[in-house]
Amino acid sequence: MSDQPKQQTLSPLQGEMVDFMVRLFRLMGLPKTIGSIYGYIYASPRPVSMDDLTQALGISLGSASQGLRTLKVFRAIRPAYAQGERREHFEAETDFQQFVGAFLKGELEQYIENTEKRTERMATHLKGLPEESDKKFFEERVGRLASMNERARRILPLLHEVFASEKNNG
Amino acid sequence: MSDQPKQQTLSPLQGEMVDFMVRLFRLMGLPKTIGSIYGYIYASPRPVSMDDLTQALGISLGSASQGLRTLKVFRAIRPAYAQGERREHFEAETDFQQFVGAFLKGELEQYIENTEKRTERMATHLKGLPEESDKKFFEERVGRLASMNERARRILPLLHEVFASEKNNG
DNA sequence: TACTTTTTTCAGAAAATAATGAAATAAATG
DNA sequence: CATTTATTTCATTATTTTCTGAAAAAAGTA
Repeated sequence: MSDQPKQQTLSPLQGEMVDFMVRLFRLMGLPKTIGSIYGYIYASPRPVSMDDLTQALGISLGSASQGLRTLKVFRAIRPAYAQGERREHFEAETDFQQFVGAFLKGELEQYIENTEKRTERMATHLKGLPEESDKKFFEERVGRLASMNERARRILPLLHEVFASEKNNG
Repeated sequence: MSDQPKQQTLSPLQGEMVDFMVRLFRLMGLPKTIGSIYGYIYASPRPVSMDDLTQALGISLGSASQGLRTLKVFRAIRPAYAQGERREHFEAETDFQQFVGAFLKGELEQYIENTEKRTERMATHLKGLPEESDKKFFEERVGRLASMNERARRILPLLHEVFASEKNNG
Protein backbone atom coordinates (compact mmCIF):
# COMPACT_ATOMS: atom_id res chain seq x y z
CA MET A 1 0.00 0.00 0.00
CA SER A 2 2.45 2.65 1.18
CA ASP A 3 5.19 3.40 -1.32
CA GLN A 4 7.39 5.29 1.16
CA PRO A 5 7.92 2.84 4.02
CA LYS A 6 7.40 4.76 7.25
CA GLN A 7 10.25 4.69 9.71
CA GLN A 8 10.03 1.86 12.20
CA THR A 9 12.79 2.88 14.57
CA LEU A 10 13.68 6.08 16.31
CA SER A 11 16.95 7.89 15.72
CA PRO A 12 19.02 8.53 18.84
CA LEU A 13 17.93 12.14 18.76
CA GLN A 14 14.30 11.19 18.50
CA GLY A 15 14.77 8.72 21.32
CA GLU A 16 16.06 11.49 23.54
CA MET A 17 13.06 13.61 22.68
CA VAL A 18 10.68 10.80 23.54
CA ASP A 19 12.42 10.30 26.89
CA PHE A 20 12.33 14.01 27.50
CA MET A 21 8.58 14.06 27.09
CA VAL A 22 8.01 10.92 29.10
CA ARG A 23 9.70 12.69 31.98
CA LEU A 24 7.89 15.96 31.47
CA PHE A 25 4.54 14.21 31.36
CA ARG A 26 5.33 12.15 34.40
CA LEU A 27 5.87 15.44 36.19
CA MET A 28 2.23 16.11 35.40
CA GLY A 29 1.27 12.68 36.74
CA LEU A 30 0.60 11.20 33.33
CA PRO A 31 1.62 7.70 32.28
CA LYS A 32 4.61 6.84 30.18
CA THR A 33 2.61 5.97 27.11
CA ILE A 34 1.12 9.42 26.83
CA GLY A 35 4.48 11.08 27.19
CA SER A 36 6.02 8.84 24.58
CA ILE A 37 3.22 9.51 22.11
CA TYR A 38 3.62 13.23 22.47
CA GLY A 39 7.37 12.82 22.28
CA TYR A 40 7.18 10.89 19.07
CA ILE A 41 4.87 13.41 17.46
CA TYR A 42 7.04 16.24 18.72
CA ALA A 43 10.08 14.57 17.17
CA SER A 44 8.44 14.00 13.79
CA PRO A 45 9.00 16.43 10.93
CA ARG A 46 5.78 15.25 9.28
CA PRO A 47 2.27 14.50 10.60
CA VAL A 48 1.89 11.16 12.32
CA SER A 49 -0.85 8.54 12.23
CA MET A 50 -1.98 6.20 14.95
CA ASP A 51 -0.44 3.37 13.05
CA ASP A 52 2.93 5.12 12.97
CA LEU A 53 2.77 5.33 16.73
CA THR A 54 2.02 1.70 17.37
CA GLN A 55 4.82 0.74 15.00
CA ALA A 56 7.48 3.10 16.25
CA LEU A 57 6.72 2.88 19.96
CA GLY A 58 5.55 -0.72 20.11
CA ILE A 59 2.35 0.16 21.94
CA SER A 60 -1.13 -1.25 21.42
CA LEU A 61 -3.89 0.27 19.34
CA GLY A 62 -5.83 0.83 22.53
CA SER A 63 -3.08 2.77 24.21
CA ALA A 64 -2.50 4.86 21.12
CA SER A 65 -6.17 5.72 20.83
CA GLN A 66 -6.53 6.62 24.49
CA GLY A 67 -3.31 8.56 24.56
CA LEU A 68 -4.22 10.58 21.50
CA ARG A 69 -7.55 11.44 23.00
CA THR A 70 -5.94 12.71 26.17
CA LEU A 71 -3.45 14.76 24.21
CA LYS A 72 -6.20 16.26 22.11
CA VAL A 73 -8.11 17.25 25.23
CA PHE A 74 -4.99 19.01 26.51
CA ARG A 75 -4.47 20.63 23.15
CA ALA A 76 -1.00 19.16 23.11
CA ILE A 77 -1.52 17.92 19.56
CA ARG A 78 -3.74 18.97 16.69
CA PRO A 79 -5.08 17.19 13.59
CA ALA A 80 -3.06 17.81 10.45
CA TYR A 81 -3.81 16.75 6.92
CA ALA A 82 -1.37 14.42 5.26
CA GLN A 83 -1.26 14.31 1.44
CA GLY A 84 -3.61 11.64 0.10
CA GLU A 85 -3.72 9.70 3.35
CA ARG A 86 -6.97 8.30 4.56
CA ARG A 87 -5.99 8.04 8.20
CA GLU A 88 -6.17 10.90 10.61
CA HIS A 89 -2.78 12.48 11.26
CA PHE A 90 -1.50 14.70 14.03
CA GLU A 91 1.18 17.21 14.71
CA ALA A 92 2.51 18.65 17.92
CA GLU A 93 1.44 21.86 19.51
CA THR A 94 4.91 23.17 20.19
CA ASP A 95 4.03 25.88 22.64
CA PHE A 96 3.88 23.31 25.38
CA GLN A 97 4.55 26.01 27.91
CA GLN A 98 0.92 26.78 27.16
CA PHE A 99 -0.60 23.39 27.76
CA VAL A 100 1.71 22.29 30.53
CA GLY A 101 0.96 25.53 32.29
CA ALA A 102 -2.76 25.21 31.74
CA PHE A 103 -2.74 21.67 33.02
CA LEU A 104 -0.80 22.40 36.17
CA LYS A 105 -2.87 25.49 36.82
CA GLY A 106 -6.07 23.48 36.50
CA GLU A 107 -4.83 20.79 38.86
CA LEU A 108 -3.71 23.27 41.45
CA GLU A 109 -6.88 25.32 41.26
CA GLN A 110 -8.86 22.17 41.91
CA TYR A 111 -6.59 21.28 44.78
CA ILE A 112 -6.81 24.66 46.41
CA GLU A 113 -10.56 24.74 45.97
CA ASN A 114 -10.98 21.39 47.73
CA THR A 115 -8.61 22.38 50.46
CA GLU A 116 -10.56 25.56 51.11
CA LYS A 117 -13.72 23.51 51.65
CA ARG A 118 -11.81 21.29 53.99
CA THR A 119 -10.48 24.10 56.14
CA GLU A 120 -13.99 25.51 56.37
CA ARG A 121 -15.24 22.20 57.71
CA MET A 122 -12.41 22.26 60.22
CA ALA A 123 -13.44 25.69 61.40
CA THR A 124 -16.94 24.34 61.97
CA HIS A 125 -15.67 21.41 64.04
CA LEU A 126 -13.65 23.88 66.02
CA LYS A 127 -16.73 25.70 67.22
CA GLY A 128 -18.21 22.66 68.87
CA LEU A 129 -15.00 21.98 70.77
CA PRO A 130 -15.06 22.34 74.59
CA GLU A 131 -12.45 24.74 75.93
CA GLU A 132 -10.65 22.05 77.91
CA SER A 133 -9.98 19.75 74.94
CA ASP A 134 -6.83 21.47 73.75
CA LYS A 135 -9.02 23.92 71.90
CA LYS A 136 -6.22 26.48 71.66
CA PHE A 137 -3.96 23.90 70.09
CA PHE A 138 -6.44 22.96 67.42
CA GLU A 139 -7.28 26.56 66.65
CA GLU A 140 -3.63 27.25 66.00
CA ARG A 141 -3.30 24.23 63.74
CA VAL A 142 -6.36 24.99 61.69
CA GLY A 143 -5.21 28.57 61.37
CA ARG A 144 -1.92 27.46 59.90
CA LEU A 145 -3.57 25.21 57.36
CA ALA A 146 -6.00 27.87 56.26
CA SER A 147 -3.26 30.44 55.89
CA MET A 148 -1.08 28.07 53.92
CA ASN A 149 -3.89 27.50 51.49
CA GLU A 150 -4.61 31.18 51.30
CA ARG A 151 -1.01 31.83 50.43
CA ALA A 152 -1.08 29.14 47.75
CA ARG A 153 -4.14 30.77 46.26
CA ARG A 154 -2.35 34.07 45.99
CA ILE A 155 0.61 32.41 44.30
CA LEU A 156 -1.51 30.81 41.60
CA PRO A 157 -1.64 33.75 39.20
CA LEU A 158 2.15 33.83 39.13
CA LEU A 159 2.17 30.33 37.70
CA HIS A 160 0.55 31.65 34.59
CA GLU A 161 3.36 34.14 34.12
CA VAL A 162 5.90 31.39 34.37
CA PHE A 163 4.59 29.38 31.49
CA ALA A 164 2.82 31.92 29.41
CA SER A 165 5.22 33.92 27.33
CA GLU A 166 8.05 32.94 25.07
CA LYS A 167 8.37 36.58 24.03
CA ASN A 168 9.35 38.07 27.37
CA ASN A 169 11.76 35.45 28.63
CA GLY A 170 13.08 33.43 25.73
CA MET B 1 0.10 -1.60 81.50
CA SER B 2 -0.85 1.94 80.50
CA ASP B 3 -3.07 3.65 83.04
CA GLN B 4 -4.28 6.37 80.65
CA PRO B 5 -5.71 4.50 77.69
CA LYS B 6 -4.53 6.24 74.55
CA GLN B 7 -7.19 7.36 72.12
CA GLN B 8 -8.04 4.75 69.54
CA THR B 9 -10.20 6.81 67.23
CA LEU B 10 -9.79 10.14 65.54
CA SER B 11 -12.12 13.02 66.19
CA PRO B 12 -13.80 14.43 63.07
CA LEU B 13 -11.44 17.39 63.21
CA GLN B 14 -8.42 15.14 63.45
CA GLY B 15 -9.77 13.06 60.59
CA GLU B 16 -9.92 16.17 58.42
CA MET B 17 -6.36 16.98 59.30
CA VAL B 18 -5.19 13.51 58.39
CA ASP B 19 -6.97 13.75 55.05
CA PHE B 20 -5.50 17.16 54.50
CA MET B 21 -2.00 15.81 54.89
CA VAL B 22 -2.63 12.71 52.83
CA ARG B 23 -3.52 15.03 49.99
CA LEU B 24 -0.63 17.38 50.57
CA PHE B 25 1.84 14.51 50.64
CA ARG B 26 0.35 12.95 47.57
CA LEU B 27 1.10 16.23 45.83
CA MET B 28 4.72 15.44 46.64
CA GLY B 29 4.32 11.93 45.25
CA LEU B 30 4.39 10.25 48.62
CA PRO B 31 2.12 7.37 49.61
CA LYS B 32 -0.99 7.65 51.70
CA THR B 33 0.52 6.05 54.75
CA ILE B 34 3.17 8.70 55.09
CA GLY B 35 0.68 11.50 54.75
CA SER B 36 -1.59 9.94 57.32
CA ILE B 37 1.24 9.49 59.79
CA TYR B 38 2.26 13.09 59.51
CA GLY B 39 -1.38 14.11 59.68
CA TYR B 40 -1.94 12.21 62.88
CA ILE B 41 1.13 13.66 64.51
CA TYR B 42 0.18 17.11 63.31
CA ALA B 43 -3.25 16.67 64.83
CA SER B 44 -1.97 15.48 68.19
CA PRO B 45 -1.60 17.91 71.09
CA ARG B 46 0.94 15.57 72.71
CA PRO B 47 3.91 13.59 71.41
CA VAL B 48 3.01 10.38 69.63
CA SER B 49 4.57 6.92 69.68
CA MET B 50 4.76 4.38 66.93
CA ASP B 51 2.25 2.30 68.78
CA ASP B 52 -0.21 5.20 68.89
CA LEU B 53 0.04 5.39 65.13
CA THR B 54 -0.64 1.74 64.43
CA GLN B 55 -3.61 1.89 66.80
CA ALA B 56 -5.17 5.08 65.56
CA LEU B 57 -4.54 4.65 61.86
CA GLY B 58 -4.79 0.88 61.65
CA ILE B 59 -1.48 0.52 59.86
CA SER B 60 1.20 -2.10 60.36
CA LEU B 61 4.32 -1.76 62.48
CA GLY B 62 6.35 -1.93 59.32
CA SER B 63 4.55 0.90 57.64
CA ALA B 64 4.77 3.03 60.74
CA SER B 65 8.49 2.44 61.05
CA GLN B 66 9.20 3.20 57.41
CA GLY B 67 6.94 6.19 57.36
CA LEU B 68 8.52 7.69 60.46
CA ARG B 69 11.94 7.26 58.96
CA THR B 70 10.95 9.10 55.81
CA LEU B 71 9.38 11.90 57.80
CA LYS B 72 12.50 12.23 59.93
CA VAL B 73 14.65 12.49 56.82
CA PHE B 74 12.43 15.32 55.57
CA ARG B 75 12.52 16.96 58.97
CA ALA B 76 8.76 16.89 58.97
CA ILE B 77 8.76 15.47 62.50
CA ARG B 78 11.19 15.57 65.39
CA PRO B 79 11.74 13.36 68.44
CA ALA B 80 10.09 14.63 71.59
CA TYR B 81 10.37 13.29 75.09
CA ALA B 82 7.22 12.05 76.71
CA GLN B 83 7.04 11.94 80.52
CA GLY B 84 8.19 8.58 81.84
CA GLU B 85 7.58 6.80 78.56
CA ARG B 86 10.04 4.27 77.33
CA ARG B 87 9.06 4.47 73.69
CA GLU B 88 10.33 7.06 71.34
CA HIS B 89 7.83 9.84 70.71
CA PHE B 90 7.50 12.40 67.97
CA GLU B 91 5.96 15.76 67.33
CA ALA B 92 5.29 17.64 64.15
CA GLU B 93 7.49 20.24 62.59
CA THR B 94 4.75 22.76 61.94
CA ASP B 95 6.61 25.00 59.55
CA PHE B 96 5.80 22.64 56.73
CA GLN B 97 6.22 25.43 54.27
CA GLN B 98 9.85 24.76 55.03
CA PHE B 99 9.99 21.05 54.37
CA VAL B 100 7.44 20.93 51.60
CA GLY B 101 9.34 23.70 49.88
CA ALA B 102 12.69 22.03 50.40
CA PHE B 103 11.37 18.76 49.07
CA LEU B 104 9.85 20.22 45.94
CA LYS B 105 12.90 22.35 45.33
CA GLY B 106 15.15 19.30 45.59
CA GLU B 107 13.01 17.31 43.21
CA LEU B 108 12.90 20.09 40.66
CA GLU B 109 16.60 20.81 40.86
CA GLN B 110 17.28 17.16 40.16
CA TYR B 111 14.86 17.23 37.28
CA ILE B 112 16.33 20.32 35.69
CA GLU B 113 19.83 19.00 36.12
CA ASN B 114 18.98 15.76 34.31
CA THR B 115 17.16 17.61 31.60
CA GLU B 116 20.14 19.84 31.00
CA LYS B 117 22.32 16.79 30.41
CA ARG B 118 19.74 15.47 28.04
CA THR B 119 19.55 18.60 25.94
CA GLU B 120 23.33 18.62 25.72
CA ARG B 121 23.25 15.09 24.33
CA MET B 122 20.66 16.25 21.83
CA ALA B 123 22.90 19.06 20.69
CA THR B 124 25.63 16.52 20.08
CA HIS B 125 23.37 14.31 17.97
CA LEU B 126 22.41 17.39 16.04
CA LYS B 127 25.97 17.95 14.86
CA GLY B 128 26.21 14.60 13.14
CA LEU B 129 22.99 15.22 11.23
CA PRO B 130 23.18 15.58 7.44
CA GLU B 131 21.64 18.81 6.16
CA GLU B 132 18.98 17.04 4.13
CA SER B 133 17.48 15.10 7.06
CA ASP B 134 15.20 17.84 8.29
CA LYS B 135 18.13 19.28 10.18
CA LYS B 136 16.49 22.69 10.47
CA PHE B 137 13.43 21.11 12.00
CA PHE B 138 15.39 19.27 14.65
CA GLU B 139 17.50 22.27 15.48
CA GLU B 140 14.40 24.26 16.15
CA ARG B 141 12.95 21.54 18.37
CA VAL B 142 16.07 21.07 20.41
CA GLY B 143 16.34 24.82 20.80
CA ARG B 144 12.88 24.99 22.28
CA LEU B 145 13.54 22.25 24.77
CA ALA B 146 16.79 23.78 25.90
CA SER B 147 15.21 27.18 26.31
CA MET B 148 12.30 25.76 28.26
CA ASN B 149 14.68 24.15 30.66
CA GLU B 150 16.69 27.30 30.93
CA ARG B 151 13.59 29.23 31.83
CA ALA B 152 12.66 26.65 34.45
CA ARG B 153 16.11 26.99 35.95
CA ARG B 154 15.65 30.72 36.30
CA ILE B 155 12.30 30.22 37.97
CA LEU B 156 13.67 27.91 40.62
CA PRO B 157 14.87 30.55 43.07
CA LEU B 158 11.37 32.01 43.17
CA LEU B 159 10.08 28.73 44.55
CA HIS B 160 12.07 29.32 47.67
CA GLU B 161 10.38 32.65 48.18
CA VAL B 162 6.99 31.04 47.92
CA PHE B 163 7.49 28.64 50.74
CA ALA B 164 10.09 30.33 52.82
CA SER B 165 8.61 32.99 55.01
CA GLU B 166 5.63 33.05 57.28
CA LYS B 167 6.67 36.54 58.37
CA ASN B 168 6.24 38.33 55.09
CA ASN B 169 3.07 36.76 53.79
CA GLY B 170 1.01 35.32 56.62
C1' DT C 1 -26.08 -0.24 0.46
C1' DA C 2 -22.55 -3.74 1.17
C1' DC C 3 -17.92 -3.90 2.08
C1' DT C 4 -13.43 -2.41 3.80
C1' DT C 5 -10.60 0.23 6.77
C1' DT C 6 -9.89 2.90 10.88
C1' DT C 7 -10.89 4.14 15.52
C1' DT C 8 -12.86 3.52 20.07
C1' DT C 9 -14.16 1.03 24.07
C1' DC C 10 -13.58 -1.69 27.91
C1' DA C 11 -12.98 -6.24 30.43
C1' DG C 12 -9.14 -8.55 31.73
C1' DA C 13 -3.83 -9.07 31.95
C1' DA C 14 0.43 -7.14 33.30
C1' DA C 15 3.26 -4.03 35.67
C1' DA C 16 4.26 -0.87 39.24
C1' DT C 17 3.60 0.66 43.80
C1' DA C 18 2.46 0.28 48.64
C1' DA C 19 1.50 -2.32 52.88
C1' DT C 20 1.99 -6.28 55.79
C1' DG C 21 3.93 -9.17 59.27
C1' DA C 22 7.22 -12.18 61.00
C1' DA C 23 12.08 -12.69 61.83
C1' DA C 24 16.20 -10.18 63.05
C1' DT C 25 18.21 -6.55 65.47
C1' DA C 26 18.64 -3.10 68.86
C1' DA C 27 17.66 -0.93 73.16
C1' DA C 28 16.23 -0.85 77.88
C1' DT C 29 15.53 -2.99 82.38
C1' DG C 30 16.40 -5.44 86.61
C1' DC D 1 23.97 -10.51 81.28
C1' DA D 2 19.58 -12.61 80.72
C1' DT D 3 15.14 -11.08 79.70
C1' DT D 4 11.74 -8.16 78.06
C1' DT D 5 10.25 -4.54 75.07
C1' DA D 6 10.71 -1.71 71.04
C1' DT D 7 12.20 -0.98 66.30
C1' DT D 8 13.83 -2.16 61.75
C1' DT D 9 14.16 -4.91 57.72
C1' DC D 10 12.60 -7.19 53.85
C1' DA D 11 10.31 -11.13 51.35
C1' DT D 12 5.65 -11.75 50.46
C1' DT D 13 0.91 -10.10 49.62
C1' DA D 14 -2.40 -6.68 48.33
C1' DT D 15 -3.72 -2.70 45.91
C1' DT D 16 -3.62 0.52 42.37
C1' DT D 17 -2.38 1.96 37.94
C1' DT D 18 -1.45 1.18 33.23
C1' DC D 19 -1.63 -1.51 29.00
C1' DT D 20 -3.52 -4.83 25.88
C1' DG D 21 -6.37 -6.79 22.35
C1' DA D 22 -10.54 -8.27 20.56
C1' DA D 23 -15.21 -6.84 19.76
C1' DA D 24 -18.09 -2.93 18.66
C1' DA D 25 -18.68 1.29 16.48
C1' DA D 26 -17.65 4.70 13.19
C1' DA D 27 -16.01 6.36 8.95
C1' DG D 28 -14.80 5.92 4.32
C1' DT D 29 -15.33 3.67 -0.45
C1' DA D 30 -17.21 1.74 -4.49
